[in-house]
Amino acid sequence: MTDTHLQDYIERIAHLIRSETRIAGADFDLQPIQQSALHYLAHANRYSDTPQAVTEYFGLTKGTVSQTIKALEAKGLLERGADAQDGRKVHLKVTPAGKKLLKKTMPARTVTGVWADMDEGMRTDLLVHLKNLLQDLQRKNEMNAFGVCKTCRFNRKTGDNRFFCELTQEPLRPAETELLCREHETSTA
Amino acid sequence: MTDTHLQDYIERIAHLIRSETRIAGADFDLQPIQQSALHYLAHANRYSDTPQAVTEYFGLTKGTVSQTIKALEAKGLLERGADAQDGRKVHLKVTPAGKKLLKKTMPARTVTGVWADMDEGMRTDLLVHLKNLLQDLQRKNEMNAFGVCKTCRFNRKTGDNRFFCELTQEPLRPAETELLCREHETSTA
DNA sequence: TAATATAGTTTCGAATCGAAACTATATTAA
DNA sequence: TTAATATAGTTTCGATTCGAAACTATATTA
Repeated sequence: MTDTHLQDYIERIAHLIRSETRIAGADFDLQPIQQSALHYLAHANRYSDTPQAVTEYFGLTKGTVSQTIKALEAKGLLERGADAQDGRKVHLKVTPAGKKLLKKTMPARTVTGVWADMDEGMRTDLLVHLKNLLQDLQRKNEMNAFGVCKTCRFNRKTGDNRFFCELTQEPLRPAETELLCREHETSTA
Repeated sequence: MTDTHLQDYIERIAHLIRSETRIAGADFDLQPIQQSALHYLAHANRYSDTPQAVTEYFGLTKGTVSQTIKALEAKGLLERGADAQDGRKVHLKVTPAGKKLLKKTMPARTVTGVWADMDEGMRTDLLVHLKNLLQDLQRKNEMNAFGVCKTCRFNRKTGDNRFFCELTQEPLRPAETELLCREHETSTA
């Protein structure tokens, strides 16, 4: 057992999932990376719903991401919004049509099947391991890890169901704290 | 935690590894899938060193694989051989140049790094989980799982360091039993 | 001997992706 | 208050990936 096995397994699993995703999306003219990006954007908070964040999340280049977003927008699954403070930034909102589509395509069918067949212990173990692996790789590549407020060191609870972000110095609605943030830093508490 | 997380982690990890693999191979004009195929063929036994086997191993189509092989052959990293019994089959041998190259590119650098940072328990846990996941997906897709003789139900030990395959009815050299086989079926012993 | 199955190649077109050049807005330094 | 630099994003380009389908050739089965 060596480190090539790790790379090998990941690659083969990814190929299988990708090939399924391709089939699942074919009925809706949705490519794998388009589905993934749409899925991400449906779960990203207001600091993280930009092309730049998508770029970081998937480790792609900004040119590639720009193409993907253009395609999704043309299909009416995504809408572009301006940023009030920064004229360079673009905010991407998934349209109702986009959300409807996501329900049909994500996750891939056999992933759901395999998941359903696992017992609870196996599920959490697997996710914990994958998460650690991802974070280790991201750390080595000096990338942001992304995460939700609950586990973030910048998150402060200011009352019953009221939260405040110490980084952006803004209050957050409870629902927002469930979304992914590119500025997330694990709390060391 | 839901099944979308699983798909999500796998995809992001795969993207990172792939992007590194691309960089590692750039110096040698080797694409990610070319590296992977070459690596596989360097570890495949004589029943599994064919284009068809590569197709199954990575879950690609035969047309795609044919392209990849052509490219590797043109670069002198792979050589084509005929099958003595079946005129349709092609056997693919990695050349010394190919083996030399593999040592330099596989596995990707940060994968090696992350692996080195893990303790032994973590390593085996992670690999076991990934292997299970892969096999579950393969079972659901009615694909061959690939594996080495040691864990195969067709493998019979016929003496000191002597082995025999009950499926192909052929004796196997000890070194061969360490290679990957597309006909592998887990022994239920 | 004919029909079918399997192994592999070729051709085609769509999509992926990175690299590099480019525009526009922000931030920092002089 | 400019000028320089950094950041966000788009566009263009070309190489590669990939699947689908048509094709050739050999094996197997009827």
